[in-house]
Amino acid sequence: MDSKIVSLRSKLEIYKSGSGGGNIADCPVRDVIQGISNKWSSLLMMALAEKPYRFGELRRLVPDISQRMLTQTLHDLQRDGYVHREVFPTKPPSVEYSLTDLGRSMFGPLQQLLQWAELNHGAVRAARATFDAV
Amino acid sequence: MDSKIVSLRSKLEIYKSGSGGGNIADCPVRDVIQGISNKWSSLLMMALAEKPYRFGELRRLVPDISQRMLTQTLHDLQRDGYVHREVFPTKPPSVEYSLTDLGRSMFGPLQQLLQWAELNHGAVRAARATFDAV
DNA sequence: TTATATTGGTCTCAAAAAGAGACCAGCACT
DNA sequence: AGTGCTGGTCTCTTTTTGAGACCAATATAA
Repeated sequence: MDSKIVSLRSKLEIYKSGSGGGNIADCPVRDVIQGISNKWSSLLMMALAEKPYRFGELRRLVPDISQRMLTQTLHDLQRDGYVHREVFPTKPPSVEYSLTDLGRSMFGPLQQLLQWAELNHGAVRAARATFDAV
Repeated sequence: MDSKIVSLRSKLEIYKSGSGGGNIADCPVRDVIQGISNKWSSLLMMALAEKPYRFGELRRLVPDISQRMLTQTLHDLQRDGYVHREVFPTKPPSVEYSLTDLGRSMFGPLQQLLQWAELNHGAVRAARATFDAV
Protein backbone atom coordinates (compact mmCIF):
# COMPACT_ATOMS: atom_id res chain seq x y z
CA MET A 1 0.00 0.00 0.00
CA ASP A 2 2.43 2.60 -1.17
CA SER A 3 0.94 5.98 -0.69
CA LYS A 4 1.58 7.85 -3.87
CA ILE A 5 1.83 11.29 -2.43
CA VAL A 6 -1.57 11.03 -0.86
CA SER A 7 -0.70 14.10 1.07
CA LEU A 8 2.37 16.12 1.70
CA ARG A 9 0.86 17.31 4.91
CA SER A 10 0.40 15.25 7.99
CA LYS A 11 -2.98 13.64 7.56
CA LEU A 12 -4.20 14.78 10.91
CA GLU A 13 -3.46 18.31 9.83
CA ILE A 14 -6.45 18.14 7.53
CA TYR A 15 -8.64 17.80 10.54
CA LYS A 16 -6.70 20.21 12.67
CA SER A 17 -6.48 22.88 9.98
CA GLY A 18 -8.21 26.06 10.80
CA SER A 19 -8.60 25.38 14.46
CA GLY A 20 -6.45 28.14 15.82
CA GLY A 21 -6.26 26.89 19.35
CA GLY A 22 -5.16 23.49 18.14
CA ASN A 23 -8.40 22.10 19.50
CA ILE A 24 -9.55 19.32 17.25
CA ALA A 25 -13.05 19.51 18.69
CA ASP A 26 -14.22 22.60 16.82
CA CYS A 27 -12.48 21.91 13.54
CA PRO A 28 -14.26 23.05 10.37
CA VAL A 29 -13.49 19.82 8.52
CA ARG A 30 -15.08 17.80 11.29
CA ASP A 31 -17.99 20.16 11.12
CA VAL A 32 -18.49 19.48 7.42
CA ILE A 33 -17.86 15.75 7.63
CA GLN A 34 -20.27 15.21 10.47
CA GLY A 35 -22.99 16.78 8.37
CA ILE A 36 -22.74 13.89 5.93
CA SER A 37 -21.57 11.13 8.26
CA ASN A 38 -24.94 9.92 9.30
CA LYS A 39 -27.14 7.04 8.46
CA TRP A 40 -29.08 8.50 5.55
CA SER A 41 -27.10 11.35 3.98
CA SER A 42 -24.89 9.39 1.62
CA LEU A 43 -27.81 7.27 0.50
CA LEU A 44 -29.93 10.30 -0.35
CA MET A 45 -26.99 12.03 -2.01
CA MET A 46 -26.55 8.99 -4.19
CA ALA A 47 -30.21 8.92 -5.14
CA LEU A 48 -30.26 12.61 -6.01
CA ALA A 49 -26.99 12.31 -7.93
CA GLU A 50 -28.85 10.10 -10.35
CA LYS A 51 -31.68 12.54 -10.93
CA PRO A 52 -33.97 14.86 -9.01
CA TYR A 53 -36.62 13.13 -6.99
CA ARG A 54 -39.80 14.13 -5.25
CA PHE A 55 -40.39 13.52 -1.58
CA GLY A 56 -42.67 10.55 -2.03
CA GLU A 57 -40.39 9.02 -4.64
CA LEU A 58 -37.46 9.12 -2.25
CA ARG A 59 -39.59 7.57 0.44
CA ARG A 60 -40.49 4.68 -1.84
CA LEU A 61 -36.91 4.40 -3.09
CA VAL A 62 -35.60 4.00 0.45
CA PRO A 63 -38.30 1.95 2.08
CA ASP A 64 -36.70 1.72 5.49
CA ILE A 65 -36.34 5.43 6.17
CA SER A 66 -38.98 6.99 8.35
CA GLN A 67 -40.83 9.97 6.96
CA ARG A 68 -39.55 11.96 9.88
CA MET A 69 -35.88 11.21 9.14
CA LEU A 70 -36.36 11.76 5.43
CA THR A 71 -37.71 15.24 6.10
CA GLN A 72 -34.95 16.00 8.55
CA THR A 73 -32.06 14.65 6.49
CA LEU A 74 -33.21 16.50 3.37
CA HIS A 75 -33.58 19.63 5.45
CA ASP A 76 -30.02 19.27 6.77
CA LEU A 77 -28.62 18.60 3.30
CA GLN A 78 -30.43 21.66 2.04
CA ARG A 79 -29.09 23.76 4.88
CA ASP A 80 -25.52 22.71 4.11
CA GLY A 81 -26.03 23.68 0.47
CA TYR A 82 -25.93 20.25 -1.13
CA VAL A 83 -29.59 19.99 -2.03
CA HIS A 84 -32.08 22.33 -3.64
CA ARG A 85 -35.73 22.14 -2.66
CA GLU A 86 -38.38 23.38 -5.04
CA VAL A 87 -42.12 23.46 -4.50
CA PHE A 88 -44.39 23.19 -7.53
CA PRO A 89 -47.88 24.66 -7.28
CA THR A 90 -49.66 21.51 -8.33
CA LYS A 91 -52.62 20.24 -6.38
CA PRO A 92 -51.64 18.87 -4.03
CA PRO A 93 -48.31 20.74 -4.11
CA SER A 94 -45.34 18.61 -5.07
CA VAL A 95 -41.79 19.13 -3.87
CA GLU A 96 -38.72 18.25 -5.87
CA TYR A 97 -35.26 17.77 -4.44
CA SER A 98 -32.12 18.03 -6.57
CA LEU A 99 -28.38 18.42 -6.09
CA THR A 100 -26.82 21.85 -6.20
CA ASP A 101 -23.44 22.48 -7.80
CA LEU A 102 -21.90 22.16 -4.36
CA GLY A 103 -23.71 18.88 -3.89
CA ARG A 104 -22.45 17.50 -7.18
CA SER A 105 -18.97 18.65 -6.27
CA MET A 106 -19.10 16.81 -2.96
CA PHE A 107 -20.57 13.73 -4.55
CA GLY A 108 -17.37 13.24 -6.57
CA PRO A 109 -15.19 12.13 -3.67
CA LEU A 110 -18.14 10.53 -1.93
CA GLN A 111 -18.65 8.34 -4.94
CA GLN A 112 -15.03 7.18 -4.73
CA LEU A 113 -15.75 5.92 -1.25
CA LEU A 114 -18.91 4.20 -2.41
CA GLN A 115 -17.00 2.49 -5.17
CA TRP A 116 -14.44 1.29 -2.67
CA ALA A 117 -17.28 -0.14 -0.62
CA GLU A 118 -18.67 -1.89 -3.64
CA LEU A 119 -15.31 -3.43 -4.48
CA ASN A 120 -14.40 -4.38 -0.94
CA HIS A 121 -17.57 -5.35 0.82
CA GLY A 122 -16.50 -8.97 0.49
CA ALA A 123 -13.34 -8.28 2.46
CA VAL A 124 -15.27 -6.40 5.12
CA ARG A 125 -17.82 -9.14 5.51
CA ALA A 126 -15.03 -11.70 5.72
CA ALA A 127 -13.31 -9.65 8.42
CA ARG A 128 -16.54 -9.52 10.40
CA ALA A 129 -17.06 -13.25 10.08
CA THR A 130 -13.53 -13.93 11.29
CA PHE A 131 -13.89 -11.52 14.18
CA ASP A 132 -17.23 -12.92 15.27
CA ALA A 133 -16.03 -16.50 15.02
CA VAL A 134 -13.56 -16.02 17.87
CA MET B 1 -17.37 -6.17 -12.32
CA ASP B 2 -16.85 -5.63 -16.02
CA SER B 3 -16.96 -1.87 -16.17
CA LYS B 4 -13.93 0.12 -15.14
CA ILE B 5 -15.66 3.40 -15.67
CA VAL B 6 -18.28 3.33 -13.03
CA SER B 7 -19.77 6.65 -13.99
CA LEU B 8 -21.32 4.95 -16.97
CA ARG B 9 -23.51 2.94 -14.69
CA SER B 10 -26.49 4.43 -12.99
CA LYS B 11 -25.12 5.71 -9.74
CA LEU B 12 -27.88 4.17 -7.77
CA GLU B 13 -26.80 0.83 -9.13
CA ILE B 14 -23.78 0.97 -6.89
CA TYR B 15 -26.07 0.86 -3.95
CA LYS B 16 -28.46 -1.59 -5.49
CA SER B 17 -25.77 -3.96 -6.74
CA GLY B 18 -25.76 -7.30 -5.10
CA SER B 19 -29.18 -7.00 -3.61
CA GLY B 20 -30.92 -9.79 -5.39
CA GLY B 21 -34.46 -8.81 -4.61
CA GLY B 22 -33.78 -5.27 -5.71
CA ASN B 23 -34.34 -4.19 -2.14
CA ILE B 24 -32.07 -1.30 -1.34
CA ALA B 25 -32.46 -1.90 2.37
CA ASP B 26 -30.13 -4.89 2.66
CA CYS B 27 -27.50 -3.75 0.20
CA PRO B 28 -23.90 -4.70 0.92
CA VAL B 29 -22.58 -1.26 0.02
CA ARG B 30 -24.94 0.35 2.49
CA ASP B 31 -23.79 -2.19 5.00
CA VAL B 32 -20.15 -1.19 4.53
CA ILE B 33 -20.81 2.54 4.36
CA GLN B 34 -22.89 2.62 7.49
CA GLY B 35 -20.00 1.06 9.37
CA ILE B 36 -17.95 4.19 8.76
CA SER B 37 -20.74 6.79 8.55
CA ASN B 38 -20.87 7.64 12.18
CA LYS B 39 -19.66 10.43 14.33
CA TRP B 40 -16.22 9.11 15.28
CA SER B 41 -15.07 6.59 12.66
CA SER B 42 -13.57 8.94 10.10
CA LEU B 43 -11.83 10.94 12.80
CA LEU B 44 -10.20 7.85 14.30
CA MET B 45 -9.31 6.53 10.86
CA MET B 46 -7.55 9.79 10.15
CA ALA B 47 -5.64 9.68 13.41
CA LEU B 48 -4.52 6.09 12.84
CA ALA B 49 -3.61 6.84 9.22
CA GLU B 50 -0.95 9.13 10.56
CA LYS B 51 0.59 6.55 12.87
CA PRO B 52 -0.43 3.89 15.36
CA TYR B 53 -1.78 5.22 18.61
CA ARG B 54 -2.46 3.81 22.02
CA PHE B 55 -5.86 4.02 23.65
CA GLY B 56 -5.01 6.85 25.99
CA GLU B 57 -3.26 8.79 23.27
CA LEU B 58 -6.37 8.66 21.10
CA ARG B 59 -8.45 9.79 24.02
CA ARG B 60 -6.25 12.81 24.55
CA LEU B 61 -6.07 13.47 20.81
CA VAL B 62 -9.85 13.60 20.56
CA PRO B 63 -10.81 15.28 23.79
CA ASP B 64 -14.54 15.29 23.20
CA ILE B 65 -15.02 11.58 22.68
CA SER B 66 -16.23 9.63 25.66
CA GLN B 67 -14.16 6.66 26.73
CA ARG B 68 -17.16 4.49 26.11
CA MET B 69 -17.56 5.59 22.48
CA LEU B 70 -13.82 5.37 21.87
CA THR B 71 -13.83 1.76 23.01
CA GLN B 72 -16.90 0.96 20.96
CA THR B 73 -15.83 2.70 17.75
CA LEU B 74 -12.39 1.09 17.84
CA HIS B 75 -14.04 -2.25 18.43
CA ASP B 76 -16.32 -1.77 15.44
CA LEU B 77 -13.45 -0.64 13.21
CA GLN B 78 -11.50 -3.70 14.29
CA ARG B 79 -14.44 -5.96 13.57
CA ASP B 80 -14.78 -4.58 10.06
CA GLY B 81 -11.09 -5.23 9.46
CA TYR B 82 -9.84 -1.66 9.25
CA VAL B 83 -7.97 -1.58 12.54
CA HIS B 84 -5.54 -3.93 14.26
CA ARG B 85 -5.47 -4.09 18.06
CA GLU B 86 -2.36 -5.29 19.84
CA VAL B 87 -1.84 -5.68 23.55
CA PHE B 88 1.66 -5.28 24.94
CA PRO B 89 2.49 -6.99 28.26
CA THR B 90 3.75 -3.86 29.97
CA LYS B 91 2.56 -3.01 33.44
CA PRO B 92 -0.08 -1.86 33.27
CA PRO B 93 -0.74 -3.46 29.86
CA SER B 94 -0.78 -1.04 26.96
CA VAL B 95 -2.86 -1.42 23.83
CA GLU B 96 -1.86 -0.14 20.43
CA TYR B 97 -4.23 0.46 17.55
CA SER B 98 -3.05 0.62 13.93
CA LEU B 99 -4.55 0.48 10.45
CA THR B 100 -4.61 -2.80 8.59
CA ASP B 101 -3.97 -3.02 4.85
CA LEU B 102 -7.72 -2.92 4.35
CA GLY B 103 -7.92 0.14 6.55
CA ARG B 104 -5.23 1.94 4.59
CA SER B 105 -6.98 0.96 1.38
CA MET B 106 -10.25 2.43 2.60
CA PHE B 107 -8.56 5.55 3.87
CA GLY B 108 -7.54 6.47 0.30
CA PRO B 109 -11.01 7.45 -0.90
CA LEU B 110 -11.99 8.63 2.56
CA GLN B 111 -9.13 11.08 2.48
CA GLN B 112 -10.41 12.48 -0.81
CA LEU B 113 -13.64 13.33 0.91
CA LEU B 114 -11.79 14.91 3.82
CA GLN B 115 -9.78 17.02 1.43
CA TRP B 116 -12.96 18.14 -0.25
CA ALA B 117 -14.28 19.16 3.15
CA GLU B 118 -11.12 21.09 3.86
CA LEU B 119 -11.36 22.95 0.56
CA ASN B 120 -15.08 23.61 0.74
CA HIS B 121 -15.98 24.17 4.34
CA GLY B 122 -16.22 27.85 3.60
CA ALA B 123 -18.93 27.22 1.03
CA VAL B 124 -20.80 24.95 3.41
CA ARG B 125 -20.66 27.45 6.23
CA ALA B 126 -21.83 30.17 3.87
CA ALA B 127 -24.74 28.00 2.75
CA ARG B 128 -25.73 27.44 6.36
CA ALA B 129 -25.55 31.13 7.14
CA THR B 130 -27.75 31.95 4.16
CA PHE B 131 -30.24 29.24 5.05
CA ASP B 132 -30.46 30.27 8.69
CA ALA B 133 -30.81 33.94 7.82
CA VAL B 134 -34.21 33.36 6.21
C1' DT C 1 4.45 2.54 54.66
C1' DT C 2 0.83 4.74 52.75
C1' DA C 3 -0.96 7.54 49.17
C1' DT C 4 -1.63 8.50 44.53
C1' DA C 5 -1.44 7.91 39.57
C1' DT C 6 -1.46 5.16 35.42
C1' DT C 7 -3.12 1.51 32.24
C1' DG C 8 -7.56 0.23 29.24
C1' DG C 9 -11.47 -0.73 29.93
C1' DT C 10 -16.73 -1.80 31.89
C1' DC C 11 -21.06 -0.45 34.39
C1' DT C 12 -24.84 2.53 35.42
C1' DC C 13 -27.78 6.29 34.70
C1' DA C 14 -29.34 10.44 32.19
C1' DA C 15 -29.91 12.79 27.86
C1' DA C 16 -30.31 12.92 23.07
C1' DA C 17 -31.53 10.98 18.73
C1' DA C 18 -34.10 7.96 15.86
C1' DG C 19 -38.10 4.92 14.62
C1' DA C 20 -43.32 4.01 14.38
C1' DG C 21 -47.32 5.68 13.39
C1' DA C 22 -51.34 8.92 13.99
C1' DC C 23 -52.84 13.14 12.26
C1' DC C 24 -53.42 17.30 9.16
C1' DA C 25 -55.21 20.56 5.17
C1' DG C 26 -56.40 21.06 0.55
C1' DC C 27 -57.98 19.42 -3.48
C1' DA C 28 -59.40 15.73 -7.25
C1' DC C 29 -61.99 11.90 -8.43
C1' DT C 30 -65.84 8.74 -7.87
C1' DA D 1 -70.05 11.78 0.86
C1' DG D 2 -66.30 9.13 0.90
C1' DT D 3 -61.53 8.07 -0.57
C1' DG D 4 -56.94 9.02 -1.91
C1' DC D 5 -52.88 11.73 -2.81
C1' DT D 6 -49.52 15.41 -1.53
C1' DG D 7 -45.61 16.58 2.00
C1' DG D 8 -45.19 17.16 5.98
C1' DT D 9 -45.67 17.65 11.69
C1' DC D 10 -46.71 15.78 16.41
C1' DT D 11 -46.41 12.37 19.96
C1' DC D 12 -44.73 8.21 22.00
C1' DT D 13 -41.38 4.50 22.43
C1' DT D 14 -37.04 2.48 21.66
C1' DT D 15 -32.23 2.85 20.66
C1' DT D 16 -27.94 5.28 20.90
C1' DT D 17 -24.88 8.32 23.03
C1' DG D 18 -22.75 11.01 26.78
C1' DA D 19 -21.02 11.67 31.72
C1' DG D 20 -18.90 9.79 35.09
C1' DA D 21 -18.03 6.21 38.78
C1' DC D 22 -15.58 2.06 39.36
C1' DC D 23 -12.00 -1.71 38.58
C1' DA D 24 -7.20 -4.52 39.50
C1' DA D 25 -2.51 -4.49 39.23
C1' DT D 26 1.46 -1.98 39.45
C1' DA D 27 4.69 2.06 39.72
C1' DT D 28 6.09 6.09 41.72
C1' DA D 29 5.95 9.73 45.41
C1' DA D 30 5.72 11.29 50.25
